[in-house]
Amino acid sequence: VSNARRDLDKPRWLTKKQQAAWRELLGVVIWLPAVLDAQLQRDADISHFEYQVLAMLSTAPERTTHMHELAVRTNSSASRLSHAVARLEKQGWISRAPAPENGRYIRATLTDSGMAKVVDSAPGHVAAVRRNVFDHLSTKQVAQLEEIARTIRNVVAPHTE
Amino acid sequence: VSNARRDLDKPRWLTKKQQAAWRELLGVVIWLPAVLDAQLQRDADISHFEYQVLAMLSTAPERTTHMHELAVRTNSSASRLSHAVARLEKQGWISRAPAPENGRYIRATLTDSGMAKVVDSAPGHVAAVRRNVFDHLSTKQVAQLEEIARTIRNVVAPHTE
DNA sequence: TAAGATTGAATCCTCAATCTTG
DNA sequence: CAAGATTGAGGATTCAATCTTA
Repeated sequence: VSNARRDLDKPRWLTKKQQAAWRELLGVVIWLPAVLDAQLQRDADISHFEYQVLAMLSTAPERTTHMHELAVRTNSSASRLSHAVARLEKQGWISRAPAPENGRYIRATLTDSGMAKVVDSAPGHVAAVRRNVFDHLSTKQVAQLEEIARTIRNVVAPHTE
Repeated sequence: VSNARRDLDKPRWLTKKQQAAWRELLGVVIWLPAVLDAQLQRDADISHFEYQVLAMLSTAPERTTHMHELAVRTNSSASRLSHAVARLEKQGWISRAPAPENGRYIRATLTDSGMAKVVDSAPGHVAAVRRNVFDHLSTKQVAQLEEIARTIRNVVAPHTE
C-alpha cells in the first residue's frame, strides 16, 4: 500500500519550469543527433551509429570487442548490430571471428583500414561536437551538464556504468 | 584571414571535463529516446515520433497545423511526415485537406478519435518523463538544464524559437 | 535448455523524382 | 519556376523465427 500511496502523492503533470526544461531538452535530444548524423554522412559517408561502433572498437584492447558488449554499449539490438557490422565488414573495416575461449561469443575487430577510417573522420566529428555544444557553454555549465546528464543516464542506462 | 586565424586558435580536441560531459550527454541522447519510445510502443502502440505529431496537433488552434510547420517542428523531412501522417490517417486519428486560403498548403487536423488517443496515452508518457528525468533533479538543476539545453537547442535548431 | 548471434520478412526512413499550386 | 507535398524505390531497423554453442 505504501507504493500506491507514494504514487498518488506524486504530481500527475509537470510544473511550468519542468515543462520549459523538457521542451528544450527534447529539442536537444531530437536535433543534436540529426546534426551530428548529417555531418558524418556528408563528410565521412557513415551514420552516427556506424561511427560509434568504429570509434568504440578503436579504443578497445586489441581493437576488439564481443558483439554482445558492443550491442549493449551502443544501445543496439543484437539484430541491428549484426546487420550493421555485416555492412561494415563488407567495407573491410571490421572482421569477425568466434572467440577462442567460448565459441558462442563473436569477436569484432577493427581492421587497419577501419582504424584509418576512424582517424580520418574523428577530427571533423569532434569539431562538430565542439561547434554545436561546448563552444557555447561556460566551464561551470559543463560541470553542471555532466552532473545532470550523468543523473539521467544512470536512470535510463544504468548498465553503461 | 581572421576567420582562419580564429579556427587555428581553437583546440582540436575536447578537454577532460568536456569529454566526461560529452560521454554522459551522448548517453542521454541515445538512451532517453529509446526508453520513451519503448514505453509508448508498449502502452500505446505508437512511436515517439507519432506521439509528437498527435500531441502537437492536440494543442494547436482548431487541432490543426499545416504539414510544413508540423515537419519543421518535429525535425522531420516532408517525406517522413507524409508517410507517417498517411499511416495515422489510415488509423482514423488525423484527416488532411488543402488549406482554403492557399491550396498548396495541406492542413492536418486531429480527429476526435485522435484526440482520444492523445488523452489516453499522455499520462503514461508524462509519467515516464517524470520517472526518467525530473524525479531525480533538484529545482536548481532543472533551471540549469533549461538554460544549457536552450543554448544547445538554439545552435542545432534555431528556427524552433 | 538458455545465451549469443544471425537471418529474412515486414515496416519505417531516406533520397530522388514527380505532382500541384501560386 | 519555386514552394509545398506526395510517391515509389532502395536502405536501415524491427520483429519473429532459426541456428549454434555451452
